Amino acid sequence: MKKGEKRKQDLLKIAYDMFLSHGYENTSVDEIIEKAQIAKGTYYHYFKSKEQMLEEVIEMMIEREAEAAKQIIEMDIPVPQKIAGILSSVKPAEAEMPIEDALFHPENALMHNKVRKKLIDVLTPLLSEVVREGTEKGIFECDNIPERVRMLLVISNGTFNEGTFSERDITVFIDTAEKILGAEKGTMSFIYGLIDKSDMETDE
Amino acid sequence: MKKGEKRKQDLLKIAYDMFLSHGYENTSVDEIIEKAQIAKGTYYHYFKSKEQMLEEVIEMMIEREAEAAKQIIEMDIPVPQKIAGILSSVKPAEAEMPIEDALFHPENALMHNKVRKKLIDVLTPLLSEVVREGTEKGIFECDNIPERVRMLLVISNGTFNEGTFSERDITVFIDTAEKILGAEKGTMSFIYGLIDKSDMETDE
Amino acid sequence: MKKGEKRKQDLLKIAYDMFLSHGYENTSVDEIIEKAQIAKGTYYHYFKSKEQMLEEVIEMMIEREAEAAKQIIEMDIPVPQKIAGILSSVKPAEAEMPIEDALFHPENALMHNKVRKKLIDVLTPLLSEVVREGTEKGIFECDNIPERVRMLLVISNGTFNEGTFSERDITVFIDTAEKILGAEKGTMSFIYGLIDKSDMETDE
Amino acid sequence: MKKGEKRKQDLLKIAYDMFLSHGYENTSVDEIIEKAQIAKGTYYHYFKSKEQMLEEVIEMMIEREAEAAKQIIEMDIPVPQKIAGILSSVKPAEAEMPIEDALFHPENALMHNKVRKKLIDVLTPLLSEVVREGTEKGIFECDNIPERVRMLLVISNGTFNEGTFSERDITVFIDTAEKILGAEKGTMSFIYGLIDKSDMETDE
DNA sequence: GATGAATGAGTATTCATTCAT
DNA sequence: GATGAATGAATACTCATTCAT
Repeated sequence: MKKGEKRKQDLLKIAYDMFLSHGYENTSVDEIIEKAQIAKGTYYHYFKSKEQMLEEVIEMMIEREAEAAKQIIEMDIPVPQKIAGILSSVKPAEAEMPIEDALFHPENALMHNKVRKKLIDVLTPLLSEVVREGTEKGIFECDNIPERVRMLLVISNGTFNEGTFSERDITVFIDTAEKILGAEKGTMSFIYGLIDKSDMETDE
Repeated sequence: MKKGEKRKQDLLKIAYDMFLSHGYENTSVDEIIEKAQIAKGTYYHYFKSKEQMLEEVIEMMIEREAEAAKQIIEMDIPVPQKIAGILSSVKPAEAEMPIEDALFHPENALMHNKVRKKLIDVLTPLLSEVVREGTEKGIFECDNIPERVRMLLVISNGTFNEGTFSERDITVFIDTAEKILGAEKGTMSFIYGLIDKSDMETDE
Repeated sequence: MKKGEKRKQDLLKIAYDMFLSHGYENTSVDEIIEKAQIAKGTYYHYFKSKEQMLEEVIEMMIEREAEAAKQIIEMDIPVPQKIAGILSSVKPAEAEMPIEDALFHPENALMHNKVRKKLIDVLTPLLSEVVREGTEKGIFECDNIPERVRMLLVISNGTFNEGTFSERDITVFIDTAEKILGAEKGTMSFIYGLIDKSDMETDE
Repeated sequence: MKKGEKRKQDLLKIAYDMFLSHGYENTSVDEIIEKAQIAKGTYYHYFKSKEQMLEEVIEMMIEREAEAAKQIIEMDIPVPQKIAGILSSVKPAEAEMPIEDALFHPENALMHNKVRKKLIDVLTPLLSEVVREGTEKGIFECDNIPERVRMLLVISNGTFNEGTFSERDITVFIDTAEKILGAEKGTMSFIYGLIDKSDMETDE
């Protein structure tokens, strides 16, 4: 890695944190270079514009998520577990929560949207492969796999990533997932234990 | 309606158009008052801030959509038709497309997100009522109706409102909808004819 | 005159001085507002852009010059004197010299050029009228008056407004002017006394 | 010519083109080195500053023009033809027009002015020599030759180099030229055929 | 109710130049 | 000779908001 490349990565990491915690629009180039302790010119030496930097930051995030998904796929675990693992990677991992939480603040709408869309695009083929594996093993029975997978990702994202959700949401999600993939009832129920319930509403 | 109230409504309508066509962030107060032919002071006489105006604009949009949904509910048509009608109101009606199209440009992310979320919140109870009616008539068979309904809205929005979709997406959507609500196969297949296929990819 | 109009005139006057003494490109908006003791926003309340302000400043200069020329035309003096008077208004009046001098620094090229061109365009018809008066009185004898007048203005400007000139330049200019207009030798020789010789090189 | 010298000439040529087509002020060092495929440091190895480079570019242009003038002088053609040839070299040759055209855009004011002034300074003695040759042959009859010559150059430049001109402008120019140099009527009328009339307005 | 002059902190971006390697 | 990372002052312009009239 060249000298300049290293610094660029550092800059991306700094911006990544700042974009997440304050939103892209609310993070000024001045603030970034101040935190990075570099000159204005240095910033523009590495990035053509602030927007181009955003693209690179997003790419970086997507790559991370995709990488995690690929690792799950290669693990020696039952197919349903793989699916659950990847589905939960659409939503921020528990560990990262504090920072990623910012992704749902309205000020992050732009970045949030871009990431969500791209992430679904990237994960769909990976997850489809897993589902196909499942159909071969007789665990699932369905056609139009990529469309079904995309739908699962959309549901997972739309249900668990936007504000709060209830225990019933999980139950319904599991039921729906099984039906969408043509699995036997109960196949995916273990998912219940995986959901980060810190965001969950308690029934009143 | 008082004279002042009338003017406020006009302002909201103007802002609504501008927010949609250029995005909230890219529409300045200056541009709004220029189009409305009023003075700066007048604007701030009616709205505490630009953000407050956004809230009112969004409220206005939601009310419209909710109103449309209520009318559908009261129509004398089969339950599945009602559901399809409301589901398709999550997505812009064909007629409005040109203007609402702007809703999916990244620059509208903020407004788009706010509207989407609120709309789902507003439509969920309305649609739930319809579904319950369906269960009583034996058309559907399911529990946790509000959660299931919300999931349908999330899917509909996530599938048909974000860029392009294919014929298979519709097929899978119909299949999933039937399963989520516990309907017999074919119950909802008429939906296929309702989808605005101008956004649809053709299979190659 | 409205309140705002007065302030705009003040701003133009301030900018006029600064553009002349430091050049348009070298005068920043910051410097202008600092000198005018107004806020950034106030500046842009009156002028759409810095360039638009330049246009207005130039217009202001042109109007001044044209006004002076018109006054000369209406004076009750011999025609040749009128011509000499207007010709010398292409070049800065002696009194204004210290400030206008800046017009010939390279940094003022842009403004200088714009002013020169427009001034010639504005003065040509005025001066043409005077020359026509002269032909009627038998002082001049020539056709294509506007073209000849423009040529005189071009010469006057090109000779006396760009750096230094010698006594001989004046002599030749007078001779040429007489010939261009078809005047008798000596008709215009009084011009010699009008030229501001502070810019004149001494013969060595 | 050393290797380094060659590269410098290439750089000058690239800059020359860029300055002409976009203006000196609007051409950044970054753009120059990008086009020249060299590094920042290399640029500053050859030129102390951007301004110094401009001087060298201008010098280059002047030398070209002067060289052309000298060749005309040494040609075996009548004196009036020589004069016409040199006069027309103050203005861009037809062939070069497309590129030099940029010289009259306001953004090029600085460079335009510098070139014009220097060119007149350089051509004055050359043309004066030719005129003196003419007086010896009895074609012209005048004193103060350098001043008269300079005036001709000023007129030629001011009339034909700044935007458009009409047929009458040419007629008047020829008449004036003859009178300035003390030539017989008709001596210079052949000039009419030399003017690039693509810039000429048509009489209506 | 209505006006519009005034504010000033904030923004992204440019660019000629330096210098250690 | 040649590189390109680093600099940082400078720039024009935006915009939501206030307030005296």
